[in-house]
Amino acid sequence: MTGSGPADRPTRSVSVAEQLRSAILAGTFQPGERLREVSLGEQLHVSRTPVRLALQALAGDGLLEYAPNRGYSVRAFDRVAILQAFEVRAALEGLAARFTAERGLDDAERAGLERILAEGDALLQTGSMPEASRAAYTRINAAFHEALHRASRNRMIGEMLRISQQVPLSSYRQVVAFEHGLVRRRHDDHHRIFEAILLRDAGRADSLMRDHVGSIRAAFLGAGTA
Amino acid sequence: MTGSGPADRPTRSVSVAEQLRSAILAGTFQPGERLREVSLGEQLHVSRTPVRLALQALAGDGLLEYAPNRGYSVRAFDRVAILQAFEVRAALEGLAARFTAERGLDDAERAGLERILAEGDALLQTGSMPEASRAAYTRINAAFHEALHRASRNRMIGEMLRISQQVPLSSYRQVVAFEHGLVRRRHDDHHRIFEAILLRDAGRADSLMRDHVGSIRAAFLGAGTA
DNA sequence: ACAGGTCAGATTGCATACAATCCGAGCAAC
DNA sequence: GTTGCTCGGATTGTATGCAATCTGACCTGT
Repeated sequence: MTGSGPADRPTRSVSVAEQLRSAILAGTFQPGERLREVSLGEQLHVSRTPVRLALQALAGDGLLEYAPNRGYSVRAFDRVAILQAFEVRAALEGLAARFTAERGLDDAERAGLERILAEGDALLQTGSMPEASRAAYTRINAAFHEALHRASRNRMIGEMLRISQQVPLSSYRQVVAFEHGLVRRRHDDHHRIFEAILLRDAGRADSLMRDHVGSIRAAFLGAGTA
Repeated sequence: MTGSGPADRPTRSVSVAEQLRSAILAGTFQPGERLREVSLGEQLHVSRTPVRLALQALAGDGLLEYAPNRGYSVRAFDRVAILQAFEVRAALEGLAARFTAERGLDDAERAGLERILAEGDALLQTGSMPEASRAAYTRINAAFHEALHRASRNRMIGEMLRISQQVPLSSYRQVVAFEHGLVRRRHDDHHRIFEAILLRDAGRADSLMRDHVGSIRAAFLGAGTA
């Protein structure tokens, strides 16, 4: 939808925004750290103009704070804010699952989800979760959720879920995600959610999805106290 | 919260963004209409630079579409998108009411909400709804909902609700809102929601709020078919 | 020592010039 | 008539210079 023609090469502003977004989510900057336009521009070899636009975009996504004449600084996400983001995400993902179940999947959506689930099955077949497979499962997990967001055919939900994931807990999440049999448990959740959607059981799809996200939240909570 | 010191006079970019936002929500532009930077700059007596930042900000709020090298255009909200926005809003407002009920109100929050409800009572006491009172009730209504969003103490919900209301249905909504006894009905909803929160009945607060928003959606739906 | 004022460097805000890209009119070839 | 090309105005993307504002160090007077 968004990226279509071969000609729309990303502009410098967009490219800078993506690089900064990754850096922020990866924890490259201190929470509250001020981002100076000239310094960023020098590092990325562009002028202040695209940097400014990128900063504005990231502030719109809630990753940065802005104060007039004082510039942009990295937003500090405390434990409470992260837990709140999980709560919101659970509600919205549940809603997306509900809408998808109510409407039903077309052939392409169904095939896409089945393929993603099969990839996960294959990855988990060995019974172990080597370091190398973590990135692969992270990708599969994201693909499953994003496919569902699209299948809900509700653009606003998609936008809001995108924002709810702009929270720098990725490092935490990954630590949590791969312990014990949690990955298998989460993958089973995906299967059950998919089945509920196939059966057009909207209430169950919603409930399963909320519980799914809730269990990730719980894992985060447990890991944080350790 | 945001505006604190007397010195942070709004910058041109922010001011332009606010003016454009109002104009878009008021329906000044055609859906899909392209917004050209120079033309807007001339109308508002600023250069392209602040206009560009404003456009970027509005695109982040979902009011505009952006394509590289092709600029910004007013996003077209069809009937379906507006109904979807109501559905998402209902879920989020319900969640905000739930969290508020779970946590409970402090004295200031309680007093603020009571004052807002009393203002609504006074306005509705006459039994009629003259044209002049419409703006006043619109303000009171917004104040009630925003106070609840703040009271939920969940920043992400607040941000998302802000976005969910950046949908140009205001004209529709107002037409719908003031017919018959609908305003009184909605004000009664507010009282019930407030009571449920005072009683710390989270499930009821959630359910009432979702139904409240749902009834506004239904009114919009009915008005649109006429 | 301390309060307050002043000034200079640093940083953001804005305007403008130039480069890159888009897009449609007009034309040429078939 | 249609297809494809070229070209030029229009529009966006980027860089840069200057103005406005902030920030902190320093100084001065009490």
